[in-house]
Amino acid sequence: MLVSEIMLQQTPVVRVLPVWHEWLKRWPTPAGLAGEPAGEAVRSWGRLGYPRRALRLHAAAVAIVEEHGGKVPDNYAELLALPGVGSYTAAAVAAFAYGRRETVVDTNIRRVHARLISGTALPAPALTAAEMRLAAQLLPDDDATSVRWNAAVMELGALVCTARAPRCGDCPVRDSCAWRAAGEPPPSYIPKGQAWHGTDRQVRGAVMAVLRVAEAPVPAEMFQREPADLGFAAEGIGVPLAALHRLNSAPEQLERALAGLLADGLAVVHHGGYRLPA
DNA sequence: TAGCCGTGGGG
DNA sequence: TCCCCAAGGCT
Repeated sequence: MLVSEIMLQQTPVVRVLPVWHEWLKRWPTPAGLAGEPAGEAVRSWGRLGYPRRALRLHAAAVAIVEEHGGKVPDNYAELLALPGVGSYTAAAVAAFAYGRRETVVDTNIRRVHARLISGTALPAPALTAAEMRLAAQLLPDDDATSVRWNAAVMELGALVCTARAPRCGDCPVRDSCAWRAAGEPPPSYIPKGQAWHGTDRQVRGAVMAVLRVAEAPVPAEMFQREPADLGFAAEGIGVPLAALHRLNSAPEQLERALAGLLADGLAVVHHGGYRLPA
């Protein structure tokens, strides 16, 4: 449950499933993961995105072994203290893995509440205290029902009350929807999209793709050069290296991306080259 | 707290 | 094709 929830942060379930199966097969217990280098977690993360999550999940496994006897904690406060576990993930694991009554609030639940109760097309740009109060107020009193409630509202948001094109015709509660009753008013603000092309994030992603497949430390100059000129030196990493080169990013941007990866612990320098952390 | 952090499928 | 955005967390 903990592994899946962290993988599911900002990532569609269809992309998570195969990786999640691999992880549980390879590391069926926290101790198994904690016993391997963090870089193995990052490598096995594949292309799920936000690879810092892999690093934090590994760190969480270490903390679980060292501070919780190798068993994932069963309460919100101790879960929240784990690396990479925020309010949503702590509540979700306590509720769905341990049957506890927790106020689970994710993007789906926020959107359902915004429409059904508040009558707005979208929830606020950032999670508010009012939203948490509303969710807590709506939560059924007994443990078992509250768990079902959290799962049900989340599923309603994920499958029916979707962000882009809500399927109101299939909605079991459309007759009590405040947004629908109000004539489906448009959002009061335009969500600002995240820039991608030409950003450091794009370069970081391309660099990580190289490091994931590299079997030896990659010298900094290799990131700057045309892969075709590298010959045998680019053995095995030619494809992601070519993709990085295609970005045609400025040298200072590449420097910044590499420095950022080092600062985040996603890469380390070893024998004069970059590689995944040990 | 607003900005940052990956990736790829669907509208 | 382009763009939105998906079971967030951290600083």
